[in-house]
Amino acid sequence: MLKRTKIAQLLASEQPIAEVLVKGWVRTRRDAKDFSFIEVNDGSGLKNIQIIANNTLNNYEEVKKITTGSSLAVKGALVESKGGNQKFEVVASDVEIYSLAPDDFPLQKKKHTDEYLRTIAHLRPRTNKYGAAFRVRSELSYAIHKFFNERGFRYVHTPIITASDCEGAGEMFQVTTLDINNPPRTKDGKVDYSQDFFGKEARLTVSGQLNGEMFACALGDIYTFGPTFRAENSNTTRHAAEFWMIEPEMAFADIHDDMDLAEDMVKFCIRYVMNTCADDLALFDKYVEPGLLDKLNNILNHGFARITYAEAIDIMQKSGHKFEYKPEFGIDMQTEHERFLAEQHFKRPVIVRDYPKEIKAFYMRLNDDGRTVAAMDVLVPGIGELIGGSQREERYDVLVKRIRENGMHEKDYEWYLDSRRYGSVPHAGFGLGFERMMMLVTGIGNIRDVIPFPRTPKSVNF
RNA sequence: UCCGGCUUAGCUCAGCGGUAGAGCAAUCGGCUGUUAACCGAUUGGUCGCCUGUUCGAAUCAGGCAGCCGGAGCCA
Repeated sequence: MLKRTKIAQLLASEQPIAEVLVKGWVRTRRDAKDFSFIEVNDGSGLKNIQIIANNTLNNYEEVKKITTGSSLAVKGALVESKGGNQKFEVVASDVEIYSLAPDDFPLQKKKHTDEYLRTIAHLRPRTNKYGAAFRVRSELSYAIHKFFNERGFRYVHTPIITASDCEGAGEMFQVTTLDINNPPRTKDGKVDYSQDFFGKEARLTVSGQLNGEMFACALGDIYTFGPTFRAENSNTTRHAAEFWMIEPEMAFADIHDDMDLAEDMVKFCIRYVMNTCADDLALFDKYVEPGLLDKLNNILNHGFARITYAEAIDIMQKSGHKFEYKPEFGIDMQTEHERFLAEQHFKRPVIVRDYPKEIKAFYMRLNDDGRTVAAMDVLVPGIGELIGGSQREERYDVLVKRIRENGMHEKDYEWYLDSRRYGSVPHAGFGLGFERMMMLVTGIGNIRDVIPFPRTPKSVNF
């Protein structure tokens, strides 16, 4: 029995092969005088293989009906192509048609807009651009695991359903089995969650960090990589309701170890994808973001700039640049500020650290100055905030004080506080939006186009 | 959520008060070792939805919805 060979493997062949079996989907068919050219793609790579289907095939009349989108199995010889655009092609000895696509197949042999392709997200991976994007997504995921695994980090599966709302940040999706049209009520008329599945209110996670910290304080270095949910009504090219987040956490580490890890990880992942997805990145460089490869090489070849928040404010104040929101110590950084620093001033990734405590989360470690915390954000040209992280507050008393300052209740964080009661250690970590790294690496400008089936406000299709 | 823009054939768009157009796709035919092939013909539309102005609305006004871009929130 002849086994199927993937097209990427055939095109990488050193020499012709007498008999091969190719399976895939038809991108286009062109008739010549006594034969037909069929371009087939099986998703193994960007490039198609050209099939020569001669009129001597016993089902040639059927072959001439093959349309874009049809599926085939082709047996034949891999030979050097007489045409100029490809090294090899397959001269078919047998063409088996699995299924002919009717003439309403939505993908035409032309460029479609991203907006249109989003309406057929179930078919768009069959296009060059989206096939490339999702191959890169797969390789980039693997790069993440490879990076952490090689450094001795353990992969921890933190829960997706949770009762705590982590940093109190962001709207959350509620998880319930109650009948929302007729929920049980307590005597005072409130919904009686004691009768809900978990016996209390439950939600989808916005971050695995607090759970991750517990495991870092046991296994040492850990990371999470999984889906995360935000019910924010955010309508931007950089936000989705469901996205994937990477959250490493290191015991016995400070803010500087954290920044080193972030920079190493970003560079490792970029380098990995440039090695494994060269064809796909070349397509993005040509059609999606001209200059992409130069940009990525620039990131690899330079250290990330590292400054404090106070220095960042100072740079902006002295820049003479006109900002809509005036840079002053104490303000939360606006998109325009982040873009200025990364794109205009440094022209490479910048890590800003030591933010005023008022604008950052309660768990970030208070610096000795008493007014800033050991938080760091990695700002990247074109993307903005790629990573947000911090050294965690390991001192029990300080942490409790910060919880109270933020109007939160320490009784909700008893299990979290245990890690500071029993063998507390300095530790640090960060969160990275996986889709944002996808956007950085591919040059694709909309988060909806780097997730297979995007979930955004008013949109849960497929 | 706020601000702005868009919504006309399968796709991309033009038309901007007088009753619907182009390119591409599709279909049919021709030509051809082609490269999103080429040439010719044909098919194809309650102009997002509702209300109003007008003799007459794709075109003007109001409302609604969806999409896109920017901002906020953040990853």
